[in-house]
Amino acid sequence: MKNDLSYKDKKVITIGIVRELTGLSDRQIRYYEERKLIFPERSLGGSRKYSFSDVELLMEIANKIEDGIQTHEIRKEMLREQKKQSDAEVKTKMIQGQLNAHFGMRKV
Amino acid sequence: MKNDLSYKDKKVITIGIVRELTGLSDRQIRYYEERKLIFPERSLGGSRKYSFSDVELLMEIANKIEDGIQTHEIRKEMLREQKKQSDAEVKTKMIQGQLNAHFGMRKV
DNA sequence: CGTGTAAGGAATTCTGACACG
DNA sequence: CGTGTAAGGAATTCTGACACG
Repeated sequence: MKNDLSYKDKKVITIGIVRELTGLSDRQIRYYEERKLIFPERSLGGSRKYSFSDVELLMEIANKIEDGIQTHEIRKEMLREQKKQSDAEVKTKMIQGQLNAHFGMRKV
Repeated sequence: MKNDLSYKDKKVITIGIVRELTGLSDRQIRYYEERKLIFPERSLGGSRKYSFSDVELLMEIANKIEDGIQTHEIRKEMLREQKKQSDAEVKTKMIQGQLNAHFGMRKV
């Protein structure tokens, strides 16, 4: 069930390419990182590396900012999303556990 | 039916990352290009850009070279592959055309 | 608050060539 | 043939700061 992160989530794109792909400036891209909206990895030399998912997220962020939403708000939205996700996973596991308790170790 | 090239085929990876991903040296990667086994795109500044498909192909090439196959041979193999592909497509289209001739413009 | 910019330095990439074998 | 390497230059990226508003 655990899908090994595929192409979409691999951090392999340098900031110059992200600039081309999104149309954003480096300044903007780095600023959104400073505001904790995006989390690139780093190469040994210190260059930022992004995934395709990051690229898509950046475009969503840019849209929201154009709509006048502040980075602080966007961050709160994203945290709420993550909490929802996490809660859902917990719930899934609980149900899974109850099923196991009732029906034993069979795969459900 | 024509799938817009997805993440896997987008040329967005610089040679340094390809080096990390494949374990090959830049010299090797550039040499395989010189031998027409791989075809990166270029950024405006002239830097090479590869896709995930390219990365996989590079690893296949590296394996064959380890097995003692020469780049020239590998190239011929690849061309044969492509011809097969192309022939299959032509055949598909011919059959498609015959079906259309018999059954009219309905989508098959 | 979000973004542009000039500044200086460090890491990255490029090409053409020589070397070995 | 396939690959390593030193060479010199150009493009890329990084950080911290000042500016505007």
